[in-house]
Amino acid sequence: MVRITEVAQHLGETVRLQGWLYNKRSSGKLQFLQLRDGSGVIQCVVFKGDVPEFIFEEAGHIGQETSVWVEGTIKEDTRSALGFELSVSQLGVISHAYDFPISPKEHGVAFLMENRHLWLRSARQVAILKIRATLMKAIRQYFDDRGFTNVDAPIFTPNACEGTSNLFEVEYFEKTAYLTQSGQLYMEAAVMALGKVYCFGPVFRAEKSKTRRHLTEFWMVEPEMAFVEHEENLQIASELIAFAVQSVVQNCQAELTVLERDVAKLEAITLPFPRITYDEAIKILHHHGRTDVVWGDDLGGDEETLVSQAFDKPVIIEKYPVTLKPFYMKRNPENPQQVLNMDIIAPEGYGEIVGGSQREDDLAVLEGLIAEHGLDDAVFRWYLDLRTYGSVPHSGFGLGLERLVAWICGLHHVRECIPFPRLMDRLSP
RNA sequence: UCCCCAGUAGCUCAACGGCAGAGCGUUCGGCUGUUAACCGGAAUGUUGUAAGUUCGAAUCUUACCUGGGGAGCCA
Repeated sequence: MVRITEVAQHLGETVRLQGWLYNKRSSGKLQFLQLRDGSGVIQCVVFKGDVPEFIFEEAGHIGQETSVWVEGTIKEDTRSALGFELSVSQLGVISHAYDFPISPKEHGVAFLMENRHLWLRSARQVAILKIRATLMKAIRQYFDDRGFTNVDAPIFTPNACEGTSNLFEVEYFEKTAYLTQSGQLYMEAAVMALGKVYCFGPVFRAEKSKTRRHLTEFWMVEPEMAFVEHEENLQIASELIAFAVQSVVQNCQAELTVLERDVAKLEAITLPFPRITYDEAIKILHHHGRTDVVWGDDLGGDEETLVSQAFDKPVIIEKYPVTLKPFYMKRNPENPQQVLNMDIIAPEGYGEIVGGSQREDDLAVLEGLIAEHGLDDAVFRWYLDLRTYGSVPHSGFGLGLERLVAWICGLHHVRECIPFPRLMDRLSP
């Protein structure tokens, strides 16, 4: 059996293809069957004079998404979108499909989401899934090639990493457990064993957010590095993004074309990335008339977009006020009002894709911060152990996969960036 | 959680107080090169649910349900 991507190597040969009927047109004694097999789409031409009567008859009665096998000769033909087509000599139905609900016409979001399991078969969704897979592979390759060890963080956790309000509670025998919202604290433990680590898996946030940038279940890659301080942390995050984007540009030309993505904008994503401090971001906002934003305010979606519009690459915003960030971030020794953190904002209004920081590594300081934030000391005992036994400077960050996919694919909403999205009001299919 | 918008044929929508409609899809027929093909015939409805106003409600009012867009929060 031959896959559709490979047909160019079989020019003039008789081959057998298997797949699903994507669309069909006919013209008297000709039937044009668009066959897809997951690797591509090819036009199969059934000419009445070339096949037995019953095959021509059957070809005229198969519905969209019927699974079929076809045998025929691969021919070069410029009238076909692929440049090749299959001249059919034999055809058989594997399983009929009647009234497939998603026709090649426009549909509303609600209907498509309700039929997500079938929507995945469309050319756009196939392209997005392939780009997502390419990004995941590139991200893993980036870390694996640089001496990182992939370590898996637990999904059940006994407590909050960043806050208590946004966690999903689950019954855990006689106790309550929570679904993880970040693997970071566990990576901080693992990094003291392995030096450079990363985890890559789903995380869960019970935020009641209804925006184009939010999912309740999303995938995050979280590297953590020992002996790495703020400056290097920032460089690695930038390098990772540039590497992942260029990997898609090189390997996913066909998919980017299906999505009608402006590839020149992606090709321009090269190092170095622009870098500003939180203080400078506030100045940029004031310069654009947003005088309502004052120092100490967090930057929301609108503010991020406004700042990022000044640049055509991802922009790094660093050194936020301590009051805006979680307890574990290390303070800037040169200015205790600031933490050594960074957010990376994607261009074209896609928002924050990376958040990270150097971690506080001093036991006494960290104990003070936990108390200051009103957190339960006992819960963080094991985390404090990491500062008790051979603490070292270390840093890390988290990168949200779906937002990266949305930006690279040029999609309006993250719900198309994951096979089966979980949203505040949607748990199925 | 708050604010705004929308639910009519399988889908996308029209009808906006007076006969329930179109395109696509489906189905039947036509065409030897179609590119979301085209041409002709046919079938398809508890107008989201419940109540109210009215001679008369898809249309106006109220509540609820479902979905969409945005805010806050975040990756």
